[in-house]
Amino acid sequence: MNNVEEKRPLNFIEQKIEDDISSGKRSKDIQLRFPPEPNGYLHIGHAKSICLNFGLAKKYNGKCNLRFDDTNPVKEDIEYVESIKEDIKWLGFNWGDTDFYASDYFDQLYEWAQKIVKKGKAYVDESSADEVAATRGTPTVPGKESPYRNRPIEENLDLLERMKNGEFPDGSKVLRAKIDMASPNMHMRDPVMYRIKHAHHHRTGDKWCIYPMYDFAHGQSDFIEGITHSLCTLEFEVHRPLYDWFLDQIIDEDCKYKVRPEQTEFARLNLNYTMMSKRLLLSLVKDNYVDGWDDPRMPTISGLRRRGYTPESVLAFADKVGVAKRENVIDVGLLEFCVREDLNKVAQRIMGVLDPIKVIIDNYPEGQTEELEAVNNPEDEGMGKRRVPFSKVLYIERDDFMEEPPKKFFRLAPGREVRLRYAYYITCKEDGVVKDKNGNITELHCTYDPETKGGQSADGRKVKATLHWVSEEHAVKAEVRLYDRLFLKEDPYDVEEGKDCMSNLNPDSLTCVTGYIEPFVKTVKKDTKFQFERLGYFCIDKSSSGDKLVINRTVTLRDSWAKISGKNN
RNA sequence: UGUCCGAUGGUGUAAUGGCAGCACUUAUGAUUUUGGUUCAUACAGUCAAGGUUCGAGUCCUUGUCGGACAGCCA
Repeated sequence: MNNVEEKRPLNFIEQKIEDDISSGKRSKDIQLRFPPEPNGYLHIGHAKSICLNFGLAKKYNGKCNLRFDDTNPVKEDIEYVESIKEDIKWLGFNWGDTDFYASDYFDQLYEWAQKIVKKGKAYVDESSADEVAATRGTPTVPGKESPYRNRPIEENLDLLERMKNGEFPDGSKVLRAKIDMASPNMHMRDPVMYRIKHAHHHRTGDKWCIYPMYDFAHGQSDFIEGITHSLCTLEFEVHRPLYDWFLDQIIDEDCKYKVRPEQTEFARLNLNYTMMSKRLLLSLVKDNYVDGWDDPRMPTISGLRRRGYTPESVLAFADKVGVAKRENVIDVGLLEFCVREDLNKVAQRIMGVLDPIKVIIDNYPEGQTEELEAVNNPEDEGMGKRRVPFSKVLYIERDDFMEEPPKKFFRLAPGREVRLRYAYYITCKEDGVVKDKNGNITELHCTYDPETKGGQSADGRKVKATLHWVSEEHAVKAEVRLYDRLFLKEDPYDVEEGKDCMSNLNPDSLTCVTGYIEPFVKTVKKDTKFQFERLGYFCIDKSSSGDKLVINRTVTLRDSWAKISGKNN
């Protein structure tokens, strides 16, 4: 059980599993499940749950099922099923040979419903939804019993059958459990088990027109699949007595399923500045605020993937946030740390200039080109080297030059010598700044020292800065999409209630610029992660094709100059 | 004026009655052909009051604060 490499202390769920095994309550065959409803794309919050469930299965040599909780056909779609599978695979988990679906259990569920009716523990209620709501009471006021509550069993059975057969319109009747209308727990006040929905289901088609509610489907689905530990988020805590009540009703000696599941709750993931509700994400997509579910600004797994996050970084994040029962709001900075940490190890270094200023090396021969050697990753020699073309006219980043540099600015300025990475030392001429009629700098005239080829001087003199650059003639143009750190202007957890989230979108969340990139970018594989030195981590967007190159910025580098100079981003 | 759950640095998470630790963030310094990385150092915490105990973050009592629950959603 204890792997030596695992230094992290046990979380409370791991602790529980180990206790359950050592006390003999459970065998060593641990069975978990990840149970998404296919009504939207998975997001980073689901990633936590996926890592938890599949991670636990891996750690304890158990299994983890993928089960679609598809009990509400009007919200669900096959598109979501497919995307969910793809996202889980991308994270590196597999659920064996079978996909499970709550809808596969509809027959069994119906049989159990009949059984509960026969025990006199459920009844068909003909009250309207409004009447049911009105008689349920409030958390502090007991509810009132329905006039249909004491209907004879035979009549209930008949009505239930006719509900199933489609004799009644939507909303006209429900099957309710007969528990306790005065229970302090609202969920025990005769909860609805089945409702009538004449709707097409993405898997069962038109076979059913009554569909089980979550509470009547989830625990039983766990039971059917032999789930030992059923993990869910905190808001289901108050459902647990009901979860257990339904199991109590259906479990007896004749029951062919033997393993009784147990629900354990943990706190969901919240990220500041990030909206995580499926409802809101769906409206961003439907109302075209974003490109789709995989828009790189979305906190969806597919969005993170398209933005250039690696599965390893998401896994590391899920591990670092931990698992506990208290509400939490994680700083997005932690997620960014995780992605930088991984990308720093694996990203291909490339030079690129996003806001160019032209540099002319006056003493470099016209028409001459030479290829200089550059390392692909200073942290990993195994990633090899490449050659970068150099010529008389170059681009450097506009930020890398200041006509009147403040004290702590180390980069290029009139009369100052700096290094062009892998190339030469250059010095900006005192009178080398060329401006247009508006006063904007258009060109810098510089000289280079031929003795410094490769970036080292023979006489050992030092420069305080190294600049990245591209050769104008050789550079590849690309559309570069700069995603701001924040998709939202304000932290939704700080925003007062009722505030419209759509008006909270950060107007600078996406900026498109034309970048100039060294030609090596043309030769890399499409899913390569790379780093434009000093500018951040990038990846090639899926919309690139032919000569059109579109590049997403995954995340910026930590930028200590920005702090010194007070600049953002 | 209900039931359930929770409370440890700015954030997240450990400490199973026995030295309050780790990570992120922040700050400072060293190294550096990326103002990146790496390394070092520093700042900073047990919600409150009482009780049990040789000893309490941990157990008990009371209080305070926060969250969940009133869908024929999951």
